[in-house]
Order: sequence, then structure tokens, then C-alpha cells
Amino acid sequence: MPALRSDNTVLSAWETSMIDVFVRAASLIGLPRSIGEIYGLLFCASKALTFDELIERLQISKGSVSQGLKVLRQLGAVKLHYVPGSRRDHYKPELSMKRLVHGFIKDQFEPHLLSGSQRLDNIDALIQEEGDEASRAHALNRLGTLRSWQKRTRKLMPIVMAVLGGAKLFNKAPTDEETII
Amino acid sequence: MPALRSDNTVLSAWETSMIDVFVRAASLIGLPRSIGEIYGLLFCASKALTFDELIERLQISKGSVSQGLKVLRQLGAVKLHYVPGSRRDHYKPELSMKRLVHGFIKDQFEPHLLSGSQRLDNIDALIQEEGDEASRAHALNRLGTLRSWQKRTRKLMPIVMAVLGGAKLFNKAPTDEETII
DNA sequence: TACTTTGTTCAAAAAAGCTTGAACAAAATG
DNA sequence: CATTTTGTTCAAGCTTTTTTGAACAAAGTA
Repeated sequence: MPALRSDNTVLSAWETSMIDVFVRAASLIGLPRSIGEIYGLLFCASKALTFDELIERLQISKGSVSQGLKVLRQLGAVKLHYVPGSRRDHYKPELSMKRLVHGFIKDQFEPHLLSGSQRLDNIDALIQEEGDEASRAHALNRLGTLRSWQKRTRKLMPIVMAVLGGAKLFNKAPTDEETII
Repeated sequence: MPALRSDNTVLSAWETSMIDVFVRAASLIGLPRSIGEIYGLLFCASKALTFDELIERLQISKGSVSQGLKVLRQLGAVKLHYVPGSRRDHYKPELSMKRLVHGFIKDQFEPHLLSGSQRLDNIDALIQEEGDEASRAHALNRLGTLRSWQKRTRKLMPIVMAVLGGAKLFNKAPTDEETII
């Protein structure tokens, strides 16, 4: 029974522009357009939206919405919101930047870093098979560089999270102490 | 006059694996495979390599190497290395993580952040055209969230650079002071 | 100047990634 | 239990991005 109600199928100008911002942001971090659109519309909305509302207002397919929401749930970028009296899933956006970044790092970044460690160990083994002593030394040197990059990246993550969490950092005169936080 | 010399066209096992690491890293930050391969091979090499050597050893086309090197130069990820007595360009990889990250942020990240600011101002204007007072309030609220995200991202960049530069950070008891670094 | 070397450009082909929608599964409803 | 509602899956089609290589430009050589 479709009642009279403002036209859901049309996005207002500011919504379109704001969604555009998220589409660009998504593309920047390697996520498809449709995911940017979905998160963007949820971000604009003043209430939780359903699967159908996303399809209708964004004019994209069921499949895209289903897969998009799946990824966004995995990232912790959207949350299911229970609505009494409705069988449908209702979605709200995660609005905490800290949680958004955390989800992204955990899901898309750390796995690569982790598998990276094993890969470097493999390379270490392969270098041992190198016949020439000088080449081996050079290869080990480069591997060391790679390991130091990995280590610094790992150190960076908690600092980023701390800053996003509102921690206040101070630069002090250098000491012998290791980096803290 | 091709003299006798170890077969340039074959990559050793450790080189292949190390290049693979860079191909994955490139893909992670949205750069094409060929760029990962080129930087990877330069990273493995113990001397500056020429255009031709890259084509020969990676078995990729002239076009890919030319365009790949162009992007890598733009990012500051490779440097031209003058070799007396040779007309060819010789390339060496940038090995400083700080400079690599800096180049990437300046080239790929900041432009988006910048254009982002203007976009948000546009959205602000569009919201003023919204008829309903309550909707307008909500829209402005969300826009505020977006602006706060942008601001925090900007603050983060110098901190990241400082950490990669080897700065030692300390977490102190909170004060009223603003974030420093 | 004619020729060679070195590298760039760009249109077309190939590859990769995204979207679609029909078929399917799961669960509530009557 | 049959039907409806709600959402997922996945092969096929479409779009975008990447790679290729032939044509071109620039600059050195003879």
C-alpha cells in the first residue's frame, strides 16, 4: 500500500554531492563506487535505511547492494539497526572516524602486513641459496631495509589510532628511550 | 657487441619473490602491477639499471616501462643516476621510507584532501537551499562531521611523517594544550 | 645532412574489476 | 504446507584500467 510520501527515488542536491564525496573516498582506498554510494546515502540519511530503500534511491542492483553491505559490515562501517515491527534489516552508518579507520586497517591492511612477514622469511631462505657471497650480502641488506619498513609501519598503526582517538602528543627533547604510545 | 655475462633475462628466485612483495604493495595503494615490478627490480639491483635492462629482465613492454618510470619519478620513488660514458638513463630506487611515503602523500593524497575542502563548501551552499528546517539542521550536522574528519586527517599527516623520520613521541598526562608536532 | 640511439605517445587489444539480474535459500506468514 | 517476503549468490555482460607495440620525437654521431 504505497502511501503519499515525499519521493524517495530522488536525491536532493546536497545528498548527491555528499555521496559523491564518499564515492571518491571509496575509490581512493580501492573500494568500488557502489560501496561509496551506499555508505554515502546512509551517512546522509537521518534514519536507518533498508535494503530496498538503498536500491530505490541509488538506482543500483540488488546484487550490488547485497555485496556492498556485506563488505561494509565486515569493515564495521555500517551497523544493523533493529526496528520493531519490521522484518527488514535497517542500516545505520558508523560515524566514528576512529572506528572506521580501525575497521579498514584490521580488514584490509594488517592481513597484508602479516602475510608480508612470512614472505620476507621465505625470501631470507631463498637468499641463502644464492651462490655468490657478494650478491648474498647485498640481497640480505635489502631484505633488512624491507624488514625495517615493515616494523615502522607496525609502529605507526597504534599511533594513528591514538591520534584519531583524541590523544594529545608532545614532542620532547630526544632521549635514549624507545618510542612510546 | 654482446659480451659473455650472466644471463640478464632471468630473475633469481629471491628477486622474483621480492618483486612480488612490491607488486602486492603497489596494488594495495592502487598502482598497477608493472609499476610494482619496476620499482621491485630496481630495489633488488645492486646498481642503477637502464630502461632496456628493465624491459629485458621483466619482460614487459617499452610503453609500460616508460609510463611506469614516469609515475615513479613523479612520486620521487626512483632517481636518475648519471653514468659517465653512457647516453642511457640509469635509475636507482629511493630507499628512504620517509621520502617514499612523503611523495605518495603529496602526489596522491593531498590533492584529494584539498579538492575535498572546496567540495564541502559547495555542499554547505546546497544545504542552504533545503526547504525544511529540520532536514537542514541534520544535513549541517553531518557536514560538520565530515569537516572534522578532514581536519583530523590533515593533522595526522605531519605526525606520520615525524614518526617515519625517527621522531620519538611521548604520551603525557592530558593538558589543555593543543596537539603539537 | 643522413643515420643511429634512446625514449615517449597513444590507439587498440587484453586483462581486471564491477554490476546486473535470474535463480536460489531461509525464514516468516497465513 | 503453500505462499510471500527478504536477502544472497554467481555467471554473464559491461566498464574501466592496464598493457602493448608501432609511429613519432629528440638528440647525439658520423
